[in-house]
Amino acid sequence: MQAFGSILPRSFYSRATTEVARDLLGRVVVHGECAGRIVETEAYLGVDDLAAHSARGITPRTRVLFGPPGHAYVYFIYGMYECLNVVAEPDGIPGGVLIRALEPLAGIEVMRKRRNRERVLDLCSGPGKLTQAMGITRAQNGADLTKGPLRILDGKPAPFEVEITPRIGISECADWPLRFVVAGSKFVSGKRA
DNA sequence: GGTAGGATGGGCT
DNA sequence: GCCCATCCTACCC
Repeated sequence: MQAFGSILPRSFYSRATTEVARDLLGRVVVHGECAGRIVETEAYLGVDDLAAHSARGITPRTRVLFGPPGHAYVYFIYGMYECLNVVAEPDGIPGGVLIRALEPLAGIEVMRKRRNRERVLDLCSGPGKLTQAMGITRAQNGADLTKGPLRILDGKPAPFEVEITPRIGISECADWPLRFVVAGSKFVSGKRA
């Protein structure tokens, strides 16, 4: 994992959510022996963004989004899947970045077993898929991403173009340009072929 | 190649 | 009670 650089410091996350979402592209998520490079993110903004879980204020579930940056917010959706988010903004201000897709880099055999899928393109190409492949569950909700088995590394990304689009699968604020994609990546969500 | 619809359970109104 | 920041299978070109 050393090839992917050092752990991102808390100051990285203590910025505007859109900046963090854009800057997380190319970084490397590590959990145990598995690692993947982030190729797709979405920003969910504090209180005015009605698509964000934080829009209706602090509840037992959304508490983490209002806490210190650089922690994981993992929630359960559609009765079957978990989604991994990264808490942004300074402590006390809500903001989250949904990790939507990874390019698998390490632990690929483990990912195949967890996913029961062979093709590398089918392992982490969606928010529910990547948590399953990486072994991330609600047990990691609130985990500190600057230490511990679940962490995010600098990733030393080569230069790349960023594509910005509206977010996927929401109805409120559906036209806000808050989805960030590594242009041309084969590993983004929604690919079939 | 393509898409329609079912599975499934926690959180909030 | 109803809504979800989804994924997979079956089935149809």
